[in-house]
Amino acid sequence: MVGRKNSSAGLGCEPDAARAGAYPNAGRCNGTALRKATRRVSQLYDSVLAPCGLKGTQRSLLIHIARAGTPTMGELSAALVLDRSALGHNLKPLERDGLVALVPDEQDKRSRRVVLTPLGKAKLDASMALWAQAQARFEAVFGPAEAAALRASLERIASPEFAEAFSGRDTSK
Amino acid sequence: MVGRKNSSAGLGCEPDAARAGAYPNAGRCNGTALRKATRRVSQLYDSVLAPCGLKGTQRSLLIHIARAGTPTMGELSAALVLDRSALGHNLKPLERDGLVALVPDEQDKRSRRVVLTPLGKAKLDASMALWAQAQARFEAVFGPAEAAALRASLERIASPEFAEAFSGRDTSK
DNA sequence: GACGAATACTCGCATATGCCACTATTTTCA
DNA sequence: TGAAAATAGTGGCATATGCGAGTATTCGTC
Repeated sequence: MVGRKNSSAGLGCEPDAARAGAYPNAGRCNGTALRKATRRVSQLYDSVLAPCGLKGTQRSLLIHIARAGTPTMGELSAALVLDRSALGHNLKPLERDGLVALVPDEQDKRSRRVVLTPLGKAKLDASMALWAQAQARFEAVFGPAEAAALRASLERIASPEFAEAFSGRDTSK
Repeated sequence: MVGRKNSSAGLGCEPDAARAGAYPNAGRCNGTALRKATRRVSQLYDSVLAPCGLKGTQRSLLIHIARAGTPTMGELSAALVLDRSALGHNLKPLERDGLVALVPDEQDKRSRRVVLTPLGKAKLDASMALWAQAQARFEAVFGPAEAAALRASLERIASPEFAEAFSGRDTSK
């Protein structure tokens, strides 16, 4: 806790050591550690990306679409580890701004496919140098080998295999 | 991309290899890797925590408050790497539900301090076993040594020092 | 061929997050 | 001592995310 000034001053009833001792594992939460680091990196990358008008999250969507061709929403949500209705929500401003279009799948009337528009592609191309700058700064501070190792860990955690193992499901289906 | 069926079929104009080749670094984005892993872990932990009625993000807030005594909102936002107005928003449902209270700082009329209520403490205590279960599952799948190493990396990335180094600011102030 | 199960999405509701303008207060400086 | 700068928070607006109910469609089984 930065700049401790507080807190035994008539409010918290217990001394600091007793409170800290009551929650010994508080600093060990993997979910909390991931969220904090993600907020930090999102804030830093977004400040570098700001001139191109895309947030990191939006750029990530566009890149996945660009690489996949015309993925279905289901494919895209699985690839991004996003709830499908969350993906639907996240695509709306991009569709409104003309960066993507949603078209019905030819074979399956339930499905929609996501298409990057020429404007979306131009916007994505315009973001490349800024993204590369953010990425270079990260790797300069953190180390390129360490950054690659981190991404390997994160990819493993994000994988469907990890989710199945965590939930104790039989993975041999 | 799971289950590739798509996408050269009259929609995407370019062959797969050309598109993938156009964005060679797409899979290397540190921000994207962090967000994907964080979504996965949040989803998994939240499903374990669901019975206690707290989400992982709310539990994280309560734990920080519990450990700190009665931190100011500024202290809490810095500790959690959260924008201060975001923290304000995130505290509202917790205040509404009676888990925390906000009280004016005695010395600084601008500041408010966050207090865990007895109900909040009870809720937090009730979440302990579920959290420990989620945490044990993560470490069983990922490995305890690997999990500790990951948290160390994430803590470094979340640190103010990392942010200063990334932004190229002089850290010797 | 019909029906039930499964799938793909949308919508509504809610939380999570961040930026900016604003107000109130404190701190710093001349 | 007063004014300007800095700080602490709020409110509004927006994006980011997830759950559950609902509709439409497809698939599998009998």
